[in-house]
Amino acid sequence: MILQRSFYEKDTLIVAKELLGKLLVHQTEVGTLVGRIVETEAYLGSMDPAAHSYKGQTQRTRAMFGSSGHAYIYFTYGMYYCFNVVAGGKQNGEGVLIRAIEPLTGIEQMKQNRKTEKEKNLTNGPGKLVIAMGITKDLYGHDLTTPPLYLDEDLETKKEFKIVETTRIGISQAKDLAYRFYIKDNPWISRK
DNA sequence: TGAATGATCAGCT
DNA sequence: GCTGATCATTCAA
Repeated sequence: MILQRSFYEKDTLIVAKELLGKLLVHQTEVGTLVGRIVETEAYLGSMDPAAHSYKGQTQRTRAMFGSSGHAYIYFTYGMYYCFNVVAGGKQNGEGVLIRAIEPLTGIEQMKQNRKTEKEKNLTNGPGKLVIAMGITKDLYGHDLTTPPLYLDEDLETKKEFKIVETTRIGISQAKDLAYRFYIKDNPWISRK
């Protein structure tokens, strides 16, 4: 069951929490890669000084101002891409950064993409999971309700888990806002 | 036209 | 814990 548009059109903070435990699926030429989302951060557009979209729409952030359920992918620190899901349903620049996933399918391919053998190190950070999943800037603005890249319900491992709410990582503005969410005691998160 | 600034990571110490 | 790598984007002039 691919997550539909309505899933993303709820309040962005709700979407950020509900994305935990969902599956990120990328169908590539070399096989299907799947990871379970274990860590997210919300960015609330004009409400949020730490958001790229805080000062209004620019060429770089235009996807964040499109309809919910699309991909906002950005290049940062001269080396890395990060992957976000547009959310909120208000088309005002809100989105959720996917910070860490748990590798489920295509782990060998992920190891090749990341050039490492250590599974714990494959996807425990926003820049890392983009490389492991084979996500590129070609998917900028992609509709995440359609293949080859989409989010899915996790039917098999419908476990109970507790959500930890805390402050975001790597920002200098609005450091005090608890807009970061992760699955308690999950070994695949980027940091405590 | 140019300078500052990152929603990061790996490798050291 | 600290630092260097490395460059697109943004904003000021």
